[in-house]
Amino acid sequence: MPASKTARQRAREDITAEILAAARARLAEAGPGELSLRAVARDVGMVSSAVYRYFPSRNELLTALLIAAYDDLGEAAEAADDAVTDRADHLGRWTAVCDATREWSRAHPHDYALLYGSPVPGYAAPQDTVGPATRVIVRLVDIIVTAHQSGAPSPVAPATAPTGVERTVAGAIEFVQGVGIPEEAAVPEIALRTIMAWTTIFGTLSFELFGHLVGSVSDYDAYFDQVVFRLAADLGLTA
Amino acid sequence: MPASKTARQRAREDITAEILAAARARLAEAGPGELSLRAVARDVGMVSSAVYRYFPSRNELLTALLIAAYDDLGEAAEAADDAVTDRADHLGRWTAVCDATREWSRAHPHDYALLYGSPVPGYAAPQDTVGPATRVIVRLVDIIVTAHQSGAPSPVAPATAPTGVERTVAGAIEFVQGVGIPEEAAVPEIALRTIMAWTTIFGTLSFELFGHLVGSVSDYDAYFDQVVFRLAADLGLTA
DNA sequence: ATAATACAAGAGCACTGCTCTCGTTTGTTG
DNA sequence: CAACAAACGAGAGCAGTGCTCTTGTATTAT
Repeated sequence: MPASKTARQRAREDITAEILAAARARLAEAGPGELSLRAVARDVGMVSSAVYRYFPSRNELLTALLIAAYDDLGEAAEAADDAVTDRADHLGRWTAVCDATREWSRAHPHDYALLYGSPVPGYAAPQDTVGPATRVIVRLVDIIVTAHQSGAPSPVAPATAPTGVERTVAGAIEFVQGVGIPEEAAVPEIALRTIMAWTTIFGTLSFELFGHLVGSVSDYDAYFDQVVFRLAADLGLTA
Repeated sequence: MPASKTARQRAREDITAEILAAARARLAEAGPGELSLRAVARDVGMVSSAVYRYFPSRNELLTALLIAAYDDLGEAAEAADDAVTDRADHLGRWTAVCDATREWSRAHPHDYALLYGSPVPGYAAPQDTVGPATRVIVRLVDIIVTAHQSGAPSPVAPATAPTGVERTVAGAIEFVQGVGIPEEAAVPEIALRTIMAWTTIFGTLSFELFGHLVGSVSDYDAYFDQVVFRLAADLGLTA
């Protein structure tokens, strides 16, 4: 009977969530590699071996944290986009998503490091994580595609650029066509600039959060604004 | 007598280097957080406590590794730049440094993660590391400044961009002026685009090495070429 | 009611960073 | 040259880690 769960099932879900929450809290005080399963167990009032009833290993716990964090970030980005009432204001949507991404990252630096920092050694993110992981870029792609369908000018490659752009971003083109983007909208130069912009956004956040911009950038808020604006401009999005 | 070192001093330097080498080798099989001081000690035929005669803590060892890796990368980048015979070929120099950076990163992914991945928790990189850490960006800045002094067109901000660019990159402007760049060459828009390009390069490498481009980019070599070329173009560097 | 299963607890293993103590070696000074 | 101080390597030990195995109990299904 799937309608009424047994007491044990409910308890299991509750405790699983409780462990996850405790682990996420612990993550804020240490890195993924330092996440102590025993400490998490203590926080929820269990002995360490009992946690293994819920997560077969520390890596499985990390995977669950990874998915939760990706979803949290994706939700924040999507909510920010959805909050833009003028759906034709592509630059506004772009800025909203970028700003929300940065806000979330600054509010959850340890989750950010888990997602976009060094991968935990000896741990390969399983397939379950790719869905949640793509939510931000999917939304960014949607904004860009919509803008160009509405007449935004396509970026042009530098005259002397190497040939064969479409070959380098074949995966991305295939992806957007898979979600129903018409073939003529899948312009390689747009795809390339989109991936570049996406990379720059997260590169900027990594540099900011990991301290590589100390001494170069004086006002992180204003700097990010400038970057986001130029990325949009490079993509043909204007106010 | 500083000329002839005592046997103990020489031994100390040798053993210190030996420990460092062993640690670096170990780093290739685990992450910074998993670097086992005991394992390193075993590799050099010591007992763990003896290592503490040379490095007061595991973090100090990490710092030494950090500096060594930064210097290694910086040296590779500088050598690639120096190898460009036509010093007026600014795009060639730019490409050489970027390519060398990527080559080094792909050859030393664990060192790269140490430098540009998540910072090791509870560990703040000391001041000693900032010098070696800036070698790549210093060389990139040199190329860009030289190019613009030779007449490369300065990038222009989008018409509707937020004002106050110079305020966001004040640190960078101050820095280039400190190394003898004349005031008129310290154009804020150039500085901003330089930091953006720098961020994009390492953002691209992080995304590539950490697996975030899987599915989007089909040919990493060719993609990086395209990115580097566009970054140069955005900065006014042309063939 | 009985049998199967899930569970929490504890002991234990091999490992970690780090500290302390112990003799020994090396370098400096009188 | 002798005496002292500093540096050194080795070992034991502490508190912590991930994880496994066993044991007794509570819950579920038959």
